[in-house]
Amino acid sequence: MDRARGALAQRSKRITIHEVAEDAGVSKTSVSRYLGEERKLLSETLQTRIEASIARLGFRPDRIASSLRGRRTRLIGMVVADITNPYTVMMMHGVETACRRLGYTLVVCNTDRDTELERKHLEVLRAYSVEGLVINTLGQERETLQQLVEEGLPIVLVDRQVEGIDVLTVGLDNRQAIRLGLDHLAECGFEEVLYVTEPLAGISSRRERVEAFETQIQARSGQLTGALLTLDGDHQDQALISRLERLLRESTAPAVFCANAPVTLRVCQALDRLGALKDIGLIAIDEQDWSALVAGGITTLAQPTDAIGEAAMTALVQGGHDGGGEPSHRVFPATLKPRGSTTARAKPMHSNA
Amino acid sequence: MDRARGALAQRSKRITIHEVAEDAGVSKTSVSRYLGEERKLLSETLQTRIEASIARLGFRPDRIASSLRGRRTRLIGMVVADITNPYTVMMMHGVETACRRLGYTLVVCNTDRDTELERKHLEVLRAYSVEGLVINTLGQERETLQQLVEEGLPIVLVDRQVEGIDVLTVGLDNRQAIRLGLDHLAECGFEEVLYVTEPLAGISSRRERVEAFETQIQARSGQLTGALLTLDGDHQDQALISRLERLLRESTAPAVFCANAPVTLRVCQALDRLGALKDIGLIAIDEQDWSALVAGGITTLAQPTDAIGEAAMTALVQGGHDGGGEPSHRVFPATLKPRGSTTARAKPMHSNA
DNA sequence: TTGTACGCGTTATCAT
DNA sequence: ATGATAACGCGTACAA
Repeated sequence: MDRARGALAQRSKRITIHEVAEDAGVSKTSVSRYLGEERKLLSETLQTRIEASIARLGFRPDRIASSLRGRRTRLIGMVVADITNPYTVMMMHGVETACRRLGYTLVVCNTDRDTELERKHLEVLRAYSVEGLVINTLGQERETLQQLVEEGLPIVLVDRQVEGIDVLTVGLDNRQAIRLGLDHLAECGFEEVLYVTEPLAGISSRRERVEAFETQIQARSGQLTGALLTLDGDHQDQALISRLERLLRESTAPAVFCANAPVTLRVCQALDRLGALKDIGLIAIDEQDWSALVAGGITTLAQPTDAIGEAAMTALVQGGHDGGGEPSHRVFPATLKPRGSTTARAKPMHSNA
Repeated sequence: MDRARGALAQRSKRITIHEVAEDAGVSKTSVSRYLGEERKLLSETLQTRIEASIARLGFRPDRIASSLRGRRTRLIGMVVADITNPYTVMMMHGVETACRRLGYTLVVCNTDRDTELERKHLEVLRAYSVEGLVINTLGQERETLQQLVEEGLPIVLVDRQVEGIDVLTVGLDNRQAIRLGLDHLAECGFEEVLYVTEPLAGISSRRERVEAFETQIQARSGQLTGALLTLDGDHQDQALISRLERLLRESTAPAVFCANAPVTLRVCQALDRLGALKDIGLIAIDEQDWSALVAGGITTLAQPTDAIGEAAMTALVQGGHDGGGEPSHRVFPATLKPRGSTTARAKPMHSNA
């Protein structure tokens, strides 16, 4: 009967440190000290008495009150663009692990690729006084970010940086990843590479990858030719299907280079519809559960997602002021996982020509 | 220089409602009223003056302080067993959407299938005075849960219920799902069905599915024969491989029924190693990104994950006391997505025999 | 080593 | 319709 109706219950009556103090016959201060860093300042007697009272009353400190006065919330906010992306989930996992190790609680918000939602989430996290922010941004809320930075809130950007926002960044070494991929494709004897990406839309990692692709295709002009296809927002992918069809028809040793996991899925679906999953070279950034199961095994460039997530948290806590000046941009190398989609395909085609 | 070194910064100096009140020449009370539900009690004049001051000073209310006095945190805690499970992610998505609609912020904690971690997360969420809890439990922390229930904290269990804990539950209609699956397999002409599951370990949905499978295989004894395989913790799966090999050898129309997404992945990996992905019937609970791409398309029993997530939040907010008595256990039906792994396989085998 | 007293930013209560 | 003031539960100078 004492529950609120039609809405969630208020915080119920709690045991407070005041009551513990009374029960133990000590002052609030001593109880507070027992709970915090200064426990060693207390005498044995008090410690045991307090401990007993806490247990007897079932006291649990109130983090809310604690952070109001103590100004430490022990909360870290994380904003991710797309929680259905396996990269996001695995990277979150790394952040989470580091949080646990460091005694923080992680509040995760998903923007669902909606930039307006990104702004709202950032405001809410700010309102809860998170002590730091790990952001996988959509890149459109520069002003909101800038404001947060100016307030002195520690921020780390993951996978994507934003021009003009000077904060720590952690992500993949995109040039190295593309180079590794193209080297592999060349070695396997592929000749024509179609790079498929989602719209760049101010997302730095996508842009960096495309630029690296174009630059390095240039540098291999005797060996490889390249083309670019940008998928649009609606998931019709009719353009993708036609493009792949043409590639299959016109090239003697064609390959597709997928920019990330969502692209890989769409490319595979398109190839599947063409019945051509095994008729073309395929390499993709981002390892996924099912990479080994499709198209004779998809060759991938795996990101060290756990390391990236943990590095993000570490950077956040350390503040990254290693001597001052520019904030650091930490990158991690990709690892090539060769599978059938490249290794079992090119040479026969080569001998065909 | 004013930043903390070696640790995250303290909350920086904020604009408070006190300062806004001064700036606008009104009392704190009026500002607080302006911010809350009682805005309509204020005169036009005050409203515009306060609005102006808030904008000028860039004031943002402090949710921490607000919840200390107001006893409403607007926080919902969610504890999930495995964030790498696609079911979990999609269901989270539903919870999240509902939270947004209702004005709550979601704090997600992942237990990584570690029961000790589940306990710790629950304690932390309690310490932050979340107003409600959505839990995908491992089922081992009955006492912790019971304690939370007794404190009057609203709780909803998702996918799994715990014996003796009387709280709202939302999940799949497991009997219906199994029936739908077996009907389909029978229709397609399969004769022998191997049901593969992870260890039951007190997880109600797994148990319910197995029981439904066994019961319904009984009821179809002329048509189908069944067997059960429980995967163990280590991901060696040698036993699984041998079992599948034997099934392929001995049965004329064999099929595998996968209990959930993680099982499906392991079964596919095992079949892939046997080079038999297309030589056996395959049906799985849980739709995944790649369901259509593997084994000629895996037939799935899709859960309405968004609806389940939203129902969980709705139940939480409404309190679910629809007349008193037992708390409700709401179930949602699965949807059959027939694909090649069943439709393109059985009949030819049938004619073989 | 221990206790007293005040403040964190807000909302609830009571008064006007 | 508006304001003054006391809490909320805890941390922390400062005093003892």
